[in-house]
Amino acid sequence: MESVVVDGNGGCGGRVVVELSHIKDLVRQLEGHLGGSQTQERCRLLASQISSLTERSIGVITSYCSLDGGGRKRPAADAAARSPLSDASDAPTKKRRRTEKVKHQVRVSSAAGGDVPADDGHSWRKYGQKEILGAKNPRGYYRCTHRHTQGCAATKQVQRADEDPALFDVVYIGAHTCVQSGAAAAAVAAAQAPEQGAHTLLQSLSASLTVKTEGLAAAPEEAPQGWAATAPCCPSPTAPSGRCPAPERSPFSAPSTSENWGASPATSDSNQHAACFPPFELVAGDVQFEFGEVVSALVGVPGEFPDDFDISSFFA
DNA sequence: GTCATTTGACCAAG
DNA sequence: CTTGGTCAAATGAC
Repeated sequence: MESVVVDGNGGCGGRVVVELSHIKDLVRQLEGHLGGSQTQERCRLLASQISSLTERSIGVITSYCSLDGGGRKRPAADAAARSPLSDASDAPTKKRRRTEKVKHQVRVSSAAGGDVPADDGHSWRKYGQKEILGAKNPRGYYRCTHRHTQGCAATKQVQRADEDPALFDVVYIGAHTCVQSGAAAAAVAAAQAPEQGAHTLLQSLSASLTVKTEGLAAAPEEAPQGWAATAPCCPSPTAPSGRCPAPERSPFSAPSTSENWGASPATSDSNQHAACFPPFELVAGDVQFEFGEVVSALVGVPGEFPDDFDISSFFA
């Protein structure tokens, strides 16, 4: 898989990074043990996507941490953030520009060392590219593929980092309102043919996250504006458009229902598995949401969560 | 033929 | 006028 940037910032999500790396290793092991049957092929695909998502998580965390407290040194990103957002009214115009929308920015590694960022679970269609003043690399403009079919207004801007060609600055603008998620869909498909190996993986995965990410609630009081700290994106079928609250919690704060996360040991009870989501919150993007979906679907209870679990707030 | 990408032009904001 | 963001025709890939 592609490179992952991991800094040595142990005080800011470093442990999360370690654990996510562990998860990634587990997924690789799972992939290695899988055979070639059709059912297994599904799990193979799922494992691959989990791995991808995990890597993204690592990238997001390290991106956030590297920026926290250290000031922002992102010319292109600043330029994007600098752009004033106006036109808050919904008056329809032929060309709506600079619409007031939620924006959040992450830095991700390239996909397989290629020229595009790692897959984020959504399908995007490129609609423009622009040379940006002061930036070495052009910025690509993408919108959700389901813009026309489902009216999804989510867009993103992708720009290769000046200082490291292997990294991309991705600015997500607006939340997905479309009912689609590649990773989630694959997870649901896998859930329809669950496999013991997947269960085993999940158990390990859940335990790892649950236990070792505790104590990360200590987070910067104030995240850099324009970066992911407060930017919600809810690309979830279970989180309808416009329903994403604007949380003021820190990026790694535990959800209010954190007590529901940790106590579930490995058992065959799928509901208990579903309650094993990691007790940390990463607000930078939709990474964790998708990860949660994958985990939920894997254990055979797609879309089912504890009664007191508000998924939209969790991933907001 | 369909769909995604490329690319120059256009528009709004500063 | 400059710049960033979007549109839409042209082009390419499948």
